[in-house]
Parts: sequence; C-alpha cells; structure tokens
Amino acid sequence: MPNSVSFRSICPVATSLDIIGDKWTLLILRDMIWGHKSLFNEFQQSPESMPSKMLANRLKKLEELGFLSKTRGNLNKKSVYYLLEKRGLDTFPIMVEMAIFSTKHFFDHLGTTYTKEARTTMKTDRQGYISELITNYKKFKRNLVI
Amino acid sequence: MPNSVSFRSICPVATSLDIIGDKWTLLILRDMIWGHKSLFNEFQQSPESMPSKMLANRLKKLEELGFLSKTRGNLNKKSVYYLLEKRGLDTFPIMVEMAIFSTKHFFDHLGTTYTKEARTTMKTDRQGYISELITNYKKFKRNLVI
DNA sequence: CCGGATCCGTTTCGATACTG
DNA sequence: CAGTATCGAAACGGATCCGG
Repeated sequence: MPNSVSFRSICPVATSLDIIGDKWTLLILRDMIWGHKSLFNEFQQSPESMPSKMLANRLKKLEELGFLSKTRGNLNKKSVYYLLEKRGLDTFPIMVEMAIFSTKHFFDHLGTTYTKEARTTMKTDRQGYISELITNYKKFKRNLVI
Repeated sequence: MPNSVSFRSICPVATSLDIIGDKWTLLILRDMIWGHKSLFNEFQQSPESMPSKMLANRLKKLEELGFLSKTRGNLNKKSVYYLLEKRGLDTFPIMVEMAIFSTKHFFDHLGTTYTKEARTTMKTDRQGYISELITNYKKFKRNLVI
C-alpha cells in the first residue's frame, strides 16, 4: 500500500463524492456541457426523463455547492436559467474522461458517425477538446439573451 | 446546442453511469488504486465504513461488468482477492481527474503535506502520474502471493 | 405554459446482527 | 474472513397538482 497514509486525503470523499458520484448530477452536467441546456424544462426532456423532484433537488444542491447559478429571466419572467460557474467548468475534465471511458466500454451504437469522430478528437487531443468545450460553453453563456 | 444530436451517444448513460456514478463503486476503486486493497475486510476498514451489504453488492456488480476479478486464495483458503482487470485500469484517468477536482475544491486539510505534493504531480504531469499508478498496480498484482 | 411542490407505492440504503 | 439476514429509514420515480 504505497500511499496508505495519503490515499484518503487525495480523494476526499464525503463532500465531493456525494455530488460527483451521483447519477442525476452527472446527467445534468452532461446536458449542460454537451447540450448547452439551461432550463428546467430542457433537462426534463432528456431521454432518461429524470423526475422533476430529482431534478429540482440536484439543481439546488449544485447551486448550493457553487457549481452553477440560478438566474430568473428578464425578458422571459417565467424562465429560470441554470448556468455553470467556475466550479462547474472544472468538472469538464472528469466528464470528458467519463465520455472516453463510456465510448470505449459501453458504446451503445447510437450516433456512430459522430461519436467515432468525437472519440478520436477526445483521445488524440484531450486537452484541446476540453478547452474547446469550455470555450463553447462560455460563448454560449455570453450570447445568451436572458 | 452544438452537439445536440450526439451528446447522448458521447456519454451513454444507462450502463456506465449506474456504475461510475455511484458513491460506493468510486470508494472501492479509490481504495484499489491508491490503497492497493484487495480483500473484503480491507475495504470495510476504510474511514467511510461502507456497510458490508453495499460492499458485497458493488463488488459483485464490478465483477459482472468486468472491472475486476474474484480469486479465492490458495494458501489462504478463506481469503478472496478482488483485483482490477483491464476495464478497471481504464477508470484510472477518471479517478485521477476526480482527485484533482477534489483537492482543488473540497480539500479537507487532512494529510496536507503529501497531498500538496501529489496535487502538483497530478497537474504538472497528469499522464505520467496515471501511468505510474497503473504500473504500481500491476506490480502489486504481480507480486501478490495468493 | 413553466418551474417546481406534493403525494404515495416501491426500491434501496445503511446499521446491526448473525453465520459458514 | 467473507459474506447473509433483517428491518426501519431514506430515497426513488411516476403522477398529479399548484402558483405565477
């Protein structure tokens, strides 16, 4: 056990695993990163159709922990925009590694063409791919008329 | 929504999130990677003290999905060794990204000295750090007398 | 209509105890 | 040592309802 003293502190658990090691949280992050979703309704429309209760619960947690911010619309007084903050952007590398792993081990034969292309990009230029995702998200956020 | 067609297939959910997006699974992987744990009892001794029921359940799932293999001891007929297979080793990049994220955002001030050092290594030479972890694990597995 | 909250039957969790 | 058994508590998830 080479790092027996440290392995706990390297990966502190209580706080980060409760949020990162959670299916619904990861689905929300995925939808924000690759789908640029920001509205309650948009998340609900994902193929996994997460119950509104779970969605509301996780969005609140993510907000409390500073992953995202909640903004009520000015034009659209009804809409509430959930947008990633710095801490949320810092999850991109984790999500990309998960994506790489998923396409390698649990590839489900949907969207073959694009996925193969994305898979190559992710692996050959991982950091570039992550940077591009972040840039795209920031651009989306900037251009969003609330 | 730039990748609206593909974002689902990039990160297929049903299969991989049920195992990767799970707190107990991640704790087991963490203990195997950084703690070189392989026995039921060793996992139980982690500070998070996962219930034996959860542990047994997740070990079974991880075995069924090919992340690890289960070997009954020859010398120690009572012992059962859980050891990572290729698919398990492929989770290292994910785990390292989580570790980087955790130390950045939820650092809990335990084991400060080593963690700072590890944090630097992880960030400055991420791929090297991952390779080293994998090499160390393989060495541990090779040298293990069952 | 959008963003949730509430209700309720079912599943899972998690703590403790127990067994081969 | 490596798991089961049990059982109350919590979470899930599907449907419906509600307020702005």
